[in-house]
Amino acid sequence: MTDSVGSSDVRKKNSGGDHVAGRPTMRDIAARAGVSPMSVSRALRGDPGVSETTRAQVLATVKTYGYQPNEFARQLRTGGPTHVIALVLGHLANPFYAQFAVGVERVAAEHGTRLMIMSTNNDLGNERQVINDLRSHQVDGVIIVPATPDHRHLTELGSPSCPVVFATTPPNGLEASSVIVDDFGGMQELCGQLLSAGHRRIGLLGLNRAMWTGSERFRGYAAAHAEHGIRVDERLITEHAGDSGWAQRETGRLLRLADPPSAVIAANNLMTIGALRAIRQAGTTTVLAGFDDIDVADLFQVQLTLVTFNADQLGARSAEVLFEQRGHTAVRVDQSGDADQTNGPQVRGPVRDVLPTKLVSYGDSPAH
Amino acid sequence: MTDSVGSSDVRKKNSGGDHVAGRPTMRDIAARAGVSPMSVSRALRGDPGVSETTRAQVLATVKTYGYQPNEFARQLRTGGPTHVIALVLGHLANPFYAQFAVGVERVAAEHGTRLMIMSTNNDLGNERQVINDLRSHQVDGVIIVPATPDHRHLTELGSPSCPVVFATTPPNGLEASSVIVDDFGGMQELCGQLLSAGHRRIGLLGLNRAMWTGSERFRGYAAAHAEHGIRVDERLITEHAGDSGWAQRETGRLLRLADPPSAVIAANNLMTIGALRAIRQAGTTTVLAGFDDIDVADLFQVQLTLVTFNADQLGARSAEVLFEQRGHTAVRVDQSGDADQTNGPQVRGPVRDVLPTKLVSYGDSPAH
DNA sequence: TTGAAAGCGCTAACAT
DNA sequence: ATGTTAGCGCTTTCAA
Repeated sequence: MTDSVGSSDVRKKNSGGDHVAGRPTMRDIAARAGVSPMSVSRALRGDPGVSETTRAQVLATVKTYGYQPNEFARQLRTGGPTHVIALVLGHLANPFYAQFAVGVERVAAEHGTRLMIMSTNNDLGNERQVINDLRSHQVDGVIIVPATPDHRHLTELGSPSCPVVFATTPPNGLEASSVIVDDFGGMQELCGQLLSAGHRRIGLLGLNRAMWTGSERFRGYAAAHAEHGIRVDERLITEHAGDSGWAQRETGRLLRLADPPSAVIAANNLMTIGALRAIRQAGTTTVLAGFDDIDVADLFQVQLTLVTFNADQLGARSAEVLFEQRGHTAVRVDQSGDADQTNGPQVRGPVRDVLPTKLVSYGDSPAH
Repeated sequence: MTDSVGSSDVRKKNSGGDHVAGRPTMRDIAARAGVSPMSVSRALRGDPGVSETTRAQVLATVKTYGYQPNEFARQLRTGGPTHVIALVLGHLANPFYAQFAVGVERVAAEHGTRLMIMSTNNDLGNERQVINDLRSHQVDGVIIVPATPDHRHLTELGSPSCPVVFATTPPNGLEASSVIVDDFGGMQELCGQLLSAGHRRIGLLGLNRAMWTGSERFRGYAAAHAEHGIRVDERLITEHAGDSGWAQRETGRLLRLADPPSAVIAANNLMTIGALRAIRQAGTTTVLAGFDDIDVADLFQVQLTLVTFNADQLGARSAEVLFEQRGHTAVRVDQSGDADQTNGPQVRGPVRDVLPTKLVSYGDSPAH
């Protein structure tokens, strides 16, 4: 007499109970507690329509068998949220993304929501596939750090029941909220500081300019030069996807120029690392600066100025915006049944947040 | 004449179509394609029982409306997998965990499965809650990096339909597969190298010894001392959760002892960072060594030996083991209907993999 | 080759 | 306060 729950020996259509025990269902609990499934449902959801006696009885049974309601069956019936959101990003191994994800997850948890993380390895094909997959999984929303400037495949998201928030890059060709960083201002300030310190030839290890961050950070570099009335030598400017190996090679090349730069700016954290390796290898006194914080930069024992911003906060804010969107665009149809275009819930346009950056200097002294 | 799909104006019980468009359902597609939902279902799953004509017609309609089947409705009906697994870990911001997660996600993707990441912040209470949540979300399996040695709350997982794999720490008090690192051997080798180099007083910034990794790494430290016939000075041994701030303070304290250690071993990556800061601050020539790789260690400009292992591979292997478990413990009842205990699929015991470690020396020279 | 019926686990709407 | 019925989106089974 195995008294295990989950075998649903409670009159089930398919033959009598020789299958392996799956998870217990609400009916199992109901049978064990001697009540109807509805009472179990009500008790679990805190519905007032159950007597204290019944509720206690049900909860005890639930505890005994370690029953957990099937969130998706519930969602299917109610049309409510699944309490899962998705985060689509390039590569979790980059400390910036990891920190970003931490912020997202914390806010999600505050909203009783879990996080599905999907890496694209910055490949558009992967991103497309991931997006499709996402929709099958009924997520409540998506936070995306786009891999490319092509966002056409993202138009299928963004329904009121599944809003999208763009992080680090604004949407291109569609309406959606975004939380980005002051890429332009940060780079302008950094580059301006180097120019003020007397540097006249500043190498730029840039990100692909087809991408928002790449183009903005380049604009900042160019604007600073313009302010100082200095013409940019195109040969000092390079662009790439942004990995450290490439940055190291490219920096090496710059340093071997007949007229090498006296300073180099790397447009992201990984490239800063690569550039530092190259400079060490070359043994030059080239001044290094970069975009993105590096939390062990103080240990590099080198003069290094970084444009920093709070990646955790960027993630947290993105998640907050996502939940705000869900809240405000909630489907609501008034009694009369006609689609009111005037007095409905405030149609809030997409949010477009910009986080400030801060220059931080590590090492012997600030770069001036 | 809005010809939008998703409003299910296809004879639906609740009044005729004034609700906002949700996602299109299979019935919507069926209606648009002029076939029954079953034909859509068959066409989408590649079931042979549909004519080419019908299939083409259906797939075209599906494409037109960007329809994606509801994975969870499917799962509910078939009892099949949800194609989502969960990864429960301490804190994604630690590069080790991030790299680990990357490995897990890659293998999961190879199995058409997505990853839900849940951070516990190394808190048992959080871990418990996360585990419960997990079960509601019908994940196909769980990879867990336990926050504490208390695994009692994990017994509810581990059914054949939702196996668990323990990573970095073997299960305590339950049967489950695990993929861990040779903590003992790695630390023994590292410590032995320092002892061979002549160090007689080696500080240990240890992890909490109640935890597997903490205790194993300590054992390695002790074993190396025993091998060299050197008695350990207990005052050089400390233990903690393993953050860099604490390690920095504690290292500072060790260095200020009347008889300070000539070398310090940090039991994880974050503590290595903290210890280095303290040594730099103190200006001593204390030799530093640590457990876990640090990918920018070459930039620290210090003699540093690390016990390394491939975190990505650790994650990948954990995921592989998870999928193996699912495969082999798949519910299978033969035609005759009797539970065969002898000729069924091989009842594979839990896997218990141990990944090797490798000593890597950064900086001027190896520590000997 | 196609469709109709039933039901996965759950809950809204209606009984009682 | 409790139970019954029906159906969320899908697929298995069975009938045509």
